[in-house]
Amino acid sequence: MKATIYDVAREAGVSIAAVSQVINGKGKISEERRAAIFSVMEKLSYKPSVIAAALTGKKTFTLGLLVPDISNPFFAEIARAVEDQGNIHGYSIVICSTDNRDERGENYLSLLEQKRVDGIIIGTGMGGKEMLEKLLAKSVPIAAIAREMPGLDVDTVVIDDYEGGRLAARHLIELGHKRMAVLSESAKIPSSQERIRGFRDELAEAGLELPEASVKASERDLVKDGKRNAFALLETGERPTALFCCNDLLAIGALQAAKDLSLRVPDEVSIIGFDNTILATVTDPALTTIAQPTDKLGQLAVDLILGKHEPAQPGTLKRVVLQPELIVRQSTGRPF
Amino acid sequence: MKATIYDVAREAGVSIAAVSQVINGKGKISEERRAAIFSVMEKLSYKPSVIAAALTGKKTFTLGLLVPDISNPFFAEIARAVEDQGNIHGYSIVICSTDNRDERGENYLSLLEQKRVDGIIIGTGMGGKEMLEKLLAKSVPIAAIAREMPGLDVDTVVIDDYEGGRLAARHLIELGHKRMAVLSESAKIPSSQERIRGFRDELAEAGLELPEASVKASERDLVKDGKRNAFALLETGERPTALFCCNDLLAIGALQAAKDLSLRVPDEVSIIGFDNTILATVTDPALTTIAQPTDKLGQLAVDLILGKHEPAQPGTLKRVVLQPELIVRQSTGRPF
DNA sequence: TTGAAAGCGCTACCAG
DNA sequence: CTGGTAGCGCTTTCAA
Repeated sequence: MKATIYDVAREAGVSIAAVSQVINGKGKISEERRAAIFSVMEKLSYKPSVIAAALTGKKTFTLGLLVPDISNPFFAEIARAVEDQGNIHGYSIVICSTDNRDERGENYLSLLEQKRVDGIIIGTGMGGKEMLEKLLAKSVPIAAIAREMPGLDVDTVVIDDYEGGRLAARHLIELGHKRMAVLSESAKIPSSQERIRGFRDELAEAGLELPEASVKASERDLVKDGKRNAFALLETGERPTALFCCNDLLAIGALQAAKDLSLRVPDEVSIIGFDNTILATVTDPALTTIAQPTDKLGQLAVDLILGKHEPAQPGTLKRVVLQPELIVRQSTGRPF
Repeated sequence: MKATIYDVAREAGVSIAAVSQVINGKGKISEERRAAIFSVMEKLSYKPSVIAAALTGKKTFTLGLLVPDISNPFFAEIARAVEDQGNIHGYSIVICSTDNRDERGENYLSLLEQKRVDGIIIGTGMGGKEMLEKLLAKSVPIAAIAREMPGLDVDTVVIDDYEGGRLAARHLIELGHKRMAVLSESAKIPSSQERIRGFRDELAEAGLELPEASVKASERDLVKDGKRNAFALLETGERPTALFCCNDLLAIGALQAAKDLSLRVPDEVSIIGFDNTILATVTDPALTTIAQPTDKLGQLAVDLILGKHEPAQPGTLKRVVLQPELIVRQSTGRPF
């Protein structure tokens, strides 16, 4: 049904070796032969099998991408960036949503290994590192994106979360806020911790404090949990005048809580998010947020995996830290 | 570096055929041998190569998914559903964002063919059908999801767009609206046309009319174009009291336009979207919208491709139409 | 039950 | 330049 290299060879009256040469543009083939073979390939609409080529030691031209959930806009955007950059180099992307569950992650890793992907980009927490270490040992290229993989020797491209936290704090301080609180993701996530640390440090420099009780973590359904936590924070007598949310989903929850409490945003409470997903542009008021350059993140991750990054010094530049950016919209303002 | 079937065979003192039997649970192998082989596989942490297996005629356990843009929340949700259902059957999903560009679609199709995917799910418009027909001829299973592929003999799972349009109209009519307008996607998209047709028919039954001039199509950046078009519609003297938007992105544009014009939603203008993406829950006011059951769509598409659908009558039930559902939130209300 | 052997489609080495 | 050939890792007869 499908044409193989043999069909082409037969039809062109040459050996399969010749055809292979033509396909890969290697070896020496006379121009006429090459042209003849080309036209036969065309005629048979022959497409070399990536599978067969891969078996002989060549690449599979497939990359795996692990994220918590592809339906989360932030990761969808990352995926798009990874896809585009991969595509440039002829790679396809296999998506793997882990829901942050270790077993799902392990499963996918194992599957990807069996499929001999040329590299794996990880943007999700991985509980058990053994599997990863095994893969590394088998020299499957692995890169972390938008997530640190502490204790693992993998290429990494992240943003400066600490600085992101500081940016948020600085913006709020400049607006004149004194009493602030934080909505964070699961405390286990390193990037959340860093963001909070940055936020807190910046506050400290301004002589402000961020009590532990003012930091609330959400685990599962970020919008809903965020809303609940924001509610708790905003109900207190000495309510904060500004909320720093470790991602846009949480900020949306906060927005909803404020609304339920009939608190005007930003007049009565300022809210700042993180990630700058499409969601931030869609809320009302639109969210002030800290932007992650998703395109760049995706690009670099792919380049690192593909070893295209060509470090300035031929050392092992394995870590890229991008700078976050403050995007001011309408959800932040001067305190009441 | 990586264990092969030969390693296992040698280590276990059996032939590779025996190992293969064990892997596939076929043939007759004595219990002890089987157990022995299993333990060796374990010890060597041996994983059969999907690539090699595929070459011998077995499946690749990979499915391609074509969508306009994975970073569009609606398609991200579809992707997640497809991924989950595929996963259940051991399949991985390769994402392909076409941006609705025919050449990109063709490219991906060609790539997927070379990779011998076991099926392709298409959720995007495809200009040139030749490539698809070729694939079909080569008996690559293809299914359309959330999109009709007119003139092509492919399995299809869609929602009843016409009914979706009627639902929207009925809701608005029941609220008492008389003068309505529509924001649609590119007129070339069949599902948009159907939605409008349904909307218009329902209006007609209520003795209401929808003039052509009240239907505005947006092509590229849906939020922005939608905003612009909504602006134009709402500025007119006899402005409509309700806007039916063919997807949530457009509805968001409409919301923004209303805001810019200082029109209160839903008091002064009602807005209804389509798709029920996460975006609809996040706007303020939250969007009344027509829900597509993305989970079911994804599930069914995968099942169709995998031939797991087992039709009631062993005929060729190749077309599944799901029902849309009206989700009432806060963006619709009685006219002023 | 078990294993030898013939491919699957393609690459790469090597002799002509 | 060109083609024969030995694999790549696995499945599947077919004999033994």
